[in-house]
Amino acid sequence: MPDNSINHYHRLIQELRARGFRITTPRCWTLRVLSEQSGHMTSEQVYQSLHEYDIQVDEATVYRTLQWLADNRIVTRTNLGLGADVFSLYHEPHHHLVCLNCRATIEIDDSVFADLRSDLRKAHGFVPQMDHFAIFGLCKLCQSQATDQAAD
Amino acid sequence: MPDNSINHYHRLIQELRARGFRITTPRCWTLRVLSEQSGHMTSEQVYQSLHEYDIQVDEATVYRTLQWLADNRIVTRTNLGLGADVFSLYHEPHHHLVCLNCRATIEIDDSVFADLRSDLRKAHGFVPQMDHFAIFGLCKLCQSQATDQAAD
DNA sequence: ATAAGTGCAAATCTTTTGCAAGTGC
DNA sequence: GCACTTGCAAAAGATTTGCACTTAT
Repeated sequence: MPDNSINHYHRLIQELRARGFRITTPRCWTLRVLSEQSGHMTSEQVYQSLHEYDIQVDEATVYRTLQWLADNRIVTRTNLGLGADVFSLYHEPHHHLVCLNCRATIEIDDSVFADLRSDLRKAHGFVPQMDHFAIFGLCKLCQSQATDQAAD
Repeated sequence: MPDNSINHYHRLIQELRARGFRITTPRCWTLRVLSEQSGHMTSEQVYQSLHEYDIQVDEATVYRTLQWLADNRIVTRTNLGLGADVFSLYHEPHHHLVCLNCRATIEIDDSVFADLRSDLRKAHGFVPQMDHFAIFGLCKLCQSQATDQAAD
């Protein structure tokens, strides 16, 4: 486990303890595997990872743990249109471009939403909680393929 | 059925026929109920509406029909975070602000995404297909309630 | 006539839940 | 000790699918 992952993981545990939450095996290890994978995991994937560490945790418990972490804003839960929701640590907000054709996902910075955020607030008094967003469309490559096909 | 709904409905049928698709009872009536309801319907709601017209169509067929309409870009399919996906006619692109607290949804114009669209294209060569989008957050009212509670 | 669409029933997949037993503090 | 968590099994909800039958063209 890389140093920064370990540190991040320990910081999270401390934070939960400080907030008065109980530290249990499923919670510890769920956070561990999420810290290692900088990416996004389905509940199923978290479950598999735990078992690779020989940590026997029930699948329902993984769901409950992830849901609980999401409720406490430790992780985000996102529907990337891939069937199951994906979960990831909620540190720096970031978002995804998902190609409808090849399913590639491009990670993008939160800053692209700065203007949109202030527009929505001004126009509708609405404060978006865009922690983790998925935008569907066509990636560069798949666009050119589409163009090629049209030219046939 | 208001005139504009009827017209829109007939136009859609013509378009499908022109594209060489078969016009069947489930397709006709699904488009009819979607035309009447300017809003968004779950598959279940479409199913119920059909039965209110005494049109006996199987629930699986409603799913297949809606999926087919979505594949052919006649309707959009969106996950508003309410359990079931919602479907609506794909005429003018529009989007939704969904309040995480009270579940109110505010319909917003597509124009708010104009800048975002061009940014994403410039920065990542990505062309978003944001036909029908859901942004979660807190509405004006629920924000002030949250503030009130914090003040208690 | 025939390819496409539908009804029916059952399966699949994701997620949630009730309850008894276990565990952190 | 006691409230909070978990395991287990089962349910719930959304959506898909296999297959024989029907229908639009």
